Amino acid sequence: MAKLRAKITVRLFTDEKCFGPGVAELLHRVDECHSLRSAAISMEMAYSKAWTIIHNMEQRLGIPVLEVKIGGKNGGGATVTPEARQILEAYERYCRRINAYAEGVFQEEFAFLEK
Amino acid sequence: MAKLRAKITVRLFTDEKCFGPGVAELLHRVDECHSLRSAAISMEMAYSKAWTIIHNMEQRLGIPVLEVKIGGKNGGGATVTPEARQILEAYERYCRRINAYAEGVFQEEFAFLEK
DNA sequence: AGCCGTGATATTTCAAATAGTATAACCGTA
DNA sequence: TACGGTTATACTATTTGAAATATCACGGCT
Repeated sequence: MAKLRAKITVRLFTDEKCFGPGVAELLHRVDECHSLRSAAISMEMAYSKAWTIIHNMEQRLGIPVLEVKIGGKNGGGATVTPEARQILEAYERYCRRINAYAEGVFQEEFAFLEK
Repeated sequence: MAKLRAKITVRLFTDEKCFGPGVAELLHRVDECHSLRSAAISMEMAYSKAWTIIHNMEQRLGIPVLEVKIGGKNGGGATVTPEARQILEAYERYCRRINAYAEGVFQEEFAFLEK
């Protein structure tokens, strides 16, 4: 049988989905670019979509995710708030630990495929 | 901040996705109904979609998933092959173990939210 | 022979997600 | 004052995926 592998997706919910791999990467890039627009472009995402994602997250979490400046030097920019960064980092640690654990379990549970 | 919880989705891949929560539930119900059509209906899924899912899984895994009888008593029916059942059960054990582990980790990593 | 409930497919219709476009406000800088 | 690059938001178009529909084959049952 064809070689099998597992992928694990972690999403955070309040009532509705508010955090997943997409947001995580987007926030990462905002950190690097200091701008939501360039972050979106760098991952080939429409700015309007990026903004909506962030907007939803803020609504659903009830915390500010981006600190924003409109106009001025470089036209403005955005940075990740400490509250949001804390969630982002917790999310990433959480994912890493789960994936690390899952790797071994996969070997155990799907060992029979090697026969 | 709003109460947060995590959902974990496990999918199996060869080259393409070939197994996830949807297939798992579908196979479960085939077990109960002894028919792909009634299984699909019981979970409010179109038969055509159910069939496509199974078909893809068979192509991508390279194993028969359903043993099928057309015509005859009750019009025919379908049962899950032993190979597919083995994967189904491994998948479910795998998911259970990951979710069990993840619960504790979630408490640890997101403890700061309780402050 | 005709009906019924099943599986096997292809085709068509519809809905939802995504992408793209447009416009306005903002404010350093030239 | 005009420009450039940003955020904010609404609106439209496109693409994707799911759902519904339409045939056909099969084989016990009546």
